Amino acid sequence: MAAVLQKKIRVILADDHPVVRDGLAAMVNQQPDMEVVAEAGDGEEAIGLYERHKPDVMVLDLRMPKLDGLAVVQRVLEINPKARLLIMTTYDGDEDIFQCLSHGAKGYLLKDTPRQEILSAIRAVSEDRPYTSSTVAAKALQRMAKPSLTERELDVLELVAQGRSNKDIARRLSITEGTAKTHVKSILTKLDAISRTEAVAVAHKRGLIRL
Amino acid sequence: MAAVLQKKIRVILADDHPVVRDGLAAMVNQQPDMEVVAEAGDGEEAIGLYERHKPDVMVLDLRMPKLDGLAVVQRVLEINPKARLLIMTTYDGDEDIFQCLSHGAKGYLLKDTPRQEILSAIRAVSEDRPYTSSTVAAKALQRMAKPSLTERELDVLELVAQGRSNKDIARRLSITEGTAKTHVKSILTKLDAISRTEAVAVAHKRGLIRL
DNA sequence: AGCCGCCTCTCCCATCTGGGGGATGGCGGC
DNA sequence: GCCGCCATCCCCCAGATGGGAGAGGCGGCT
Repeated sequence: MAAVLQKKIRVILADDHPVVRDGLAAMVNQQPDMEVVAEAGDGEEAIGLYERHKPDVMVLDLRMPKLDGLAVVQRVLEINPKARLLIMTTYDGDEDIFQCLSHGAKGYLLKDTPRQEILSAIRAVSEDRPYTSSTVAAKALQRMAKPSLTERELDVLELVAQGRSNKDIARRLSITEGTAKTHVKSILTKLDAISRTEAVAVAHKRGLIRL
Repeated sequence: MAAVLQKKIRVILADDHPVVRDGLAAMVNQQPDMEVVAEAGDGEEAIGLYERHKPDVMVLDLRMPKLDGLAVVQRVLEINPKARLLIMTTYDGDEDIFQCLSHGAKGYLLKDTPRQEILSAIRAVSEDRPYTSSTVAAKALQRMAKPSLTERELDVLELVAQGRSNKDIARRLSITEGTAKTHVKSILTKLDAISRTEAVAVAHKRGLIRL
């Protein structure tokens, strides 16, 4: 019990739900070895607070107003490549997980994770050790075996998901209907779907698109 | 400051995210006029705890394991038609809102609601006064103007959302492909969509289907 | 009993969609 | 430079989809 002299782990929380921030803050501040130094309600705020406080760990929600969690990961790591970022979200699509981890987030947690595990994750990340549950890690690995969509295909996919016809998609992207069809066909192949509606279902499950 | 003698508002929290429960519990227990008497992590537990504790207010998440929030609303109100239930969720589709309120929930909150408003809502509901933000109320009203889907149409819609073909849907529901098409057509009409994929997009936005 | 909504099935037909090819120019990496 | 990936465009064609209209049976509500 001697060394409370040790520096506490300084944590920033970024989540657009006040309730979640409160819950996390309460949990963290109850621990003798960590403390919350700031809270952000959106992505821009998170970046600003990161620069101001240079915390040991920042816990990030994926879906936030203004700038989403992935964008925050990218920006913060540009500023400080050693930043320790822990994603905490409800979304378990393999694309989200893969993107965050491959862009340098140190951990990825789901919001239904038990208290103790959340705290363990924060401690692990603060020591620069990656933290990922086996389920989440498995998804990231799954994702690696799957073909990626190109930028253009993602543009098309988004419109497909809105229920647009090929003709409509072509008009909006200023390309031929034939070209739109080509993109759609390649999306179907990559997502291993038979119809556009199935493609949307698959894409949604994987976290390729946000509705 | 005299009367702390007044009975506190007894609250049960039901949410499958430990973090959210913690956050709410912390908020509620800090108030002099309310206290958390139990917490549930899924729908079944929520019903059991309701019967055991008969709280003044139960705060319910919509999407929970085993039994979702709407089902809990229905069961609890069968047990005690005067139960005071407050929905607290991230889903703002008009169907969810409409269903919960029309089944007798006293309030509907979104998780990004500020602390103070959450507490006001709990107080309002505890006094049997309905609580609904104007945005949420507006959606419930919007929904009333829209045609409802029949049971069968919802069955079909779910399969459509999974990307099934008419033929496949027919097989799974043991009906003719023609009948499946008829249902799909009527879904398209009711949802004001041109294609099945658009229908899925609309249905998802409205909260008619869960992916 | 009579009416109405729902589920079921049927037929027709224009259009969209998806699968199979193939071809071009551009752009970046090796 | 050459290669590979990407975006763009093109062809053909079978099958799925969506729009329109009708009709019988069944259960609930009046």
